[in-house]
Amino acid sequence: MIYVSAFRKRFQVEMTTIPSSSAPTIADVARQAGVSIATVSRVVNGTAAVVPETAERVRTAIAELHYTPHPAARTLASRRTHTLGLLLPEISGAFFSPMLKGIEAGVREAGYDLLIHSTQDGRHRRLGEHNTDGLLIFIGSTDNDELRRLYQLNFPTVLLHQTPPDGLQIPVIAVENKNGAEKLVEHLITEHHRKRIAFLRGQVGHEDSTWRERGYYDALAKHGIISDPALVAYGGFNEQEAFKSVTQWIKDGVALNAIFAADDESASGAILALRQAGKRVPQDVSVVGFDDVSFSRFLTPPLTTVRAPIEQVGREAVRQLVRLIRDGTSDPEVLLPTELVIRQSCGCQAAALDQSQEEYFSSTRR
Amino acid sequence: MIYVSAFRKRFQVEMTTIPSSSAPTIADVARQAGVSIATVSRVVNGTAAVVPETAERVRTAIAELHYTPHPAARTLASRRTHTLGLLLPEISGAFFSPMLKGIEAGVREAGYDLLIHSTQDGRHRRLGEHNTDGLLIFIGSTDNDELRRLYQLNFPTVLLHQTPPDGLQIPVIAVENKNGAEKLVEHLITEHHRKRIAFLRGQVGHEDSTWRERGYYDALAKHGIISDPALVAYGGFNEQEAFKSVTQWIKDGVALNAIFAADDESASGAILALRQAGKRVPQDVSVVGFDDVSFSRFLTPPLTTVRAPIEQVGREAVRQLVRLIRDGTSDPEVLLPTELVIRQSCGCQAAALDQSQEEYFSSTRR
DNA sequence: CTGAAAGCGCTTACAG
DNA sequence: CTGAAAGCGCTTACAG
Repeated sequence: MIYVSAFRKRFQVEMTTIPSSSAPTIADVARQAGVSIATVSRVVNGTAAVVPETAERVRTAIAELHYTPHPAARTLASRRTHTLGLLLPEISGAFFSPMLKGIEAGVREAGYDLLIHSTQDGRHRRLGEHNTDGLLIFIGSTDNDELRRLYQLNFPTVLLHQTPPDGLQIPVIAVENKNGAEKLVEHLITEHHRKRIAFLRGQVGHEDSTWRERGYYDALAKHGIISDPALVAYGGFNEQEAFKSVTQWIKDGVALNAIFAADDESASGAILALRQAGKRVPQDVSVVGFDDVSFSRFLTPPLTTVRAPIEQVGREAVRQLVRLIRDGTSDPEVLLPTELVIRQSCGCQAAALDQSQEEYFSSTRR
Repeated sequence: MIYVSAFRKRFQVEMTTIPSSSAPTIADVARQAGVSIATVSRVVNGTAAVVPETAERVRTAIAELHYTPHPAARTLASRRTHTLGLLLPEISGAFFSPMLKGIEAGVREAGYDLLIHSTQDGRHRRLGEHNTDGLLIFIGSTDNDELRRLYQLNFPTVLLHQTPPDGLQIPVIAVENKNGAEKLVEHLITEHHRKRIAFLRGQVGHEDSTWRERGYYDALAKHGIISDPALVAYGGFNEQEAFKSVTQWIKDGVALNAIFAADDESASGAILALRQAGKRVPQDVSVVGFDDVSFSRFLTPPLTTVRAPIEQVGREAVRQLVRLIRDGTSDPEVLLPTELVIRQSCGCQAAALDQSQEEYFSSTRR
């Protein structure tokens, strides 16, 4: 039910849609400039040389009539939509928000329009070769059959954070997960002498989670710590699942003195669960995450994590997609670097002002 | 510069774009079903009755050929794009993220596609009558001239958080700002006995800020507190500006024991500035915000604020726009209700677990 | 360098 | 209930 302030809902207007006087077409411009429509098309698109004076007349006519080419007509005639499609499982949230920002900016710079469809139903067909020139696909929004179909069609596609199914050479943009995770866990081991380090997984099959888990095992192995299956549970890349799993560990009396959550959302859930159970973070248990999402520096204590350049992933994905559309080439895989962000949830000391805040405000205080 | 892990950038493939075997058209379907293309069009669109057996033959042909109508051809012939456009000044961030989510969901349910353009240049023309059936416009992304042009064209448009310029009857969806602000400031006065309450404005001309400011004055007046111009400064709806203004107040020795920030972002900046200056929140100074954005419950202390149903604003805007497109009617103004969210930054006591967290996790713990 | 004309894939009066 | 045909507004060989 939608509530409407009674006192403001003063009146209800009928706004009848009168068919607007139709916009000028290429024929109108041609007539006004005294040339053929082919010539108008050529000066609009720069597809062939036109005598300067003629071109000037055309431009004047265009300006006078406020002519804008009709996209659908253009698309139908040229088979190009000038539109890029983005398919993702979820549109809001601290993770997708910056990615969307990077994508939108990249698309705009490249002169395309952006069509967005958010779905978890892999079998949808809302975005594809019929209405876009290329697709950006985030894990979880499209199934392998559709990916295969697009590939066989030779339709320009770029994957985000997801390796293509076997045999399909679709470029992928991701982030240095394993490396970052390894450094983070090593920090826990060498700086804070933690040995009972738990891991909170993301969704099954989510590659970011898989690689982060490998980094976790590698760091343990490197320091001679035997990994304990009891210390690995599901965090689901979300607060509530992480909360549940950590609460369960505590209830089961599992001994642990650190938790590496596969992302910052689950790290937040872990902190909440620990606090709820009367454990101190980081004194009793260190907690670290991954991504360095916007709220991470606000957590109590501020979260030690690994910064993933999410916005850049978006921009780079667009760059590769546009390359694929324009000249059919691309890098098969681009991994963007991650970086350790030490704050206090691992056990490190706070500066007078949290380091990231320091950084954040430095520009305004100089 | 884009960094690429050297060891992973194994090879660079040339993916040549071979023109894909063209998709089946309405003519292919007609041939296969032994009917005219007009009949195919009728069964696809349900625009006229077709004998059941014939319709069945057409449907079979469509299924066999995997036929999908070409959107551009449809648009050109029917003058309808089946696409809604969204214009906003900023695409990421805690505020726009849920709004986008609501809009995307609403658009999908209504069977439209969504074209997004983020810009602060009011004079852009990327989205309009040429490529959409209607526009959702957020304050700051489009100037009054363009609004006027769309209105004169009778082009379906809905405004978000912004009253139309004089004389233009464009529907607007917003939130109960004044009411919410008034209750919030009253809470500071009656529960926490604050009288030196400062206000941190948003951008000039931003109506959310203007209404919140009126609520602030009304609450003061109602309790016989004389408003002091020295207690009103610019917060810019962002952390950094708020940080600067609050720091300046402290430097100037302005006496205050509470700050009402016009949104949660600026509230966060205010808290940081106070802590930086050695003031305790809420013991020395209460801080409250507006919106109840995702990070607000994570602030230290958890932020007392007013919840604005941002996602619902998005859904409702789509609902009105679709109504406008379909039958030319709309409500001139829809105000969604806001609600006080008491946490600890005002001075109220914390429960064992913060109230909103309690709420948040209750479903998983029962 | 320029124009006449075909064609892109649909929808929609119009006639029957 | 169904089909033939015009038309939506462009692009792009083709000819000159």
